[in-house]
Amino acid sequence: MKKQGADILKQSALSITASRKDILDIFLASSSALAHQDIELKCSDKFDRVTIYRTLQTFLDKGIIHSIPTTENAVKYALCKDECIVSGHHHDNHVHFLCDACGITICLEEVVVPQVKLPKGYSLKDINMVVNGTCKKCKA
Amino acid sequence: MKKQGADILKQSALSITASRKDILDIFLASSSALAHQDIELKCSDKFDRVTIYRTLQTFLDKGIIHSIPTTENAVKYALCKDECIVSGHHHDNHVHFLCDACGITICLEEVVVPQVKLPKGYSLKDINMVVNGTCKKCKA
DNA sequence: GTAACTGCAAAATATTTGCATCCTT
DNA sequence: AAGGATGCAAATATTTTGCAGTTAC
Repeated sequence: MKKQGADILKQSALSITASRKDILDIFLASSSALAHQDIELKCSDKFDRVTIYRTLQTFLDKGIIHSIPTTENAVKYALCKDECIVSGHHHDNHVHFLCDACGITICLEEVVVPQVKLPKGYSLKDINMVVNGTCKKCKA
Repeated sequence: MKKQGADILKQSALSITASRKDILDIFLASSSALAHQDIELKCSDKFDRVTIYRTLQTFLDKGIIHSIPTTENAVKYALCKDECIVSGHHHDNHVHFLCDACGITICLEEVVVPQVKLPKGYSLKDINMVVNGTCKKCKA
């Protein structure tokens, strides 16, 4: 059986409410990362804008979703994989892809972020890699 | 002699105005990347907020600065190196570092972004790599 | 002198907060 | 029943746009 929003909420010990379920289901049904506004549109005014803000923040706090900073000043969100929520600390080690043509942002789960060596004195905690280019569909 | 804001403006064929000079000089004097708000504060109300928006946009268009998306929803800007402005297309190939402790964002010019192999069908144009951790100064 | 740049006002948009009410457990 | 979540209103912050006056060349 397919994973449902409700399952994720149980796992994270969050109370199960309509908005949380719906928003998670939207993420589960989407193959790409979503901006706040995308979610708002997909909810078709079912929930208050403020509720969406708070819900996304809750999901971030619980490690259910991660944020992907894009150059265009728009942060997008995507579901984390299960392994990602280990010990309350994120383990997103995949590359994100941002299509310049259609604007879609997707997680390339199969592409692992390469390690880098930092100059002396810097400690590394997390690496974020966003690749720009043209996606499969937009390729001429 | 040290490079001045005015020199950069000449190079980019932009007219030399007080706000552009001052903002460039702020970048030249700063060792870290700056958010819109940082610049506003450093200008100490000398220029209108709107002018700063427009000036930053102009610099982005001309390839004088590049934007660095950070996870905290705040885009920061930093000067590009000369080699970066080749043929109107950016060539930022260095890693950016974001300190979790003090929030500073800096360009690690000496750390080159490693290449990655994308899945079939994706074309690569640009890679953006932001590393989180603790910077030299904040290291306990 | 002319085109481009700036400041001001205002609109449009985005985000946060407080509080009363409703829902989940 | 109690604590948490939601919706609404409103405060705050951010970004964009239009226009008239000013400045750079």
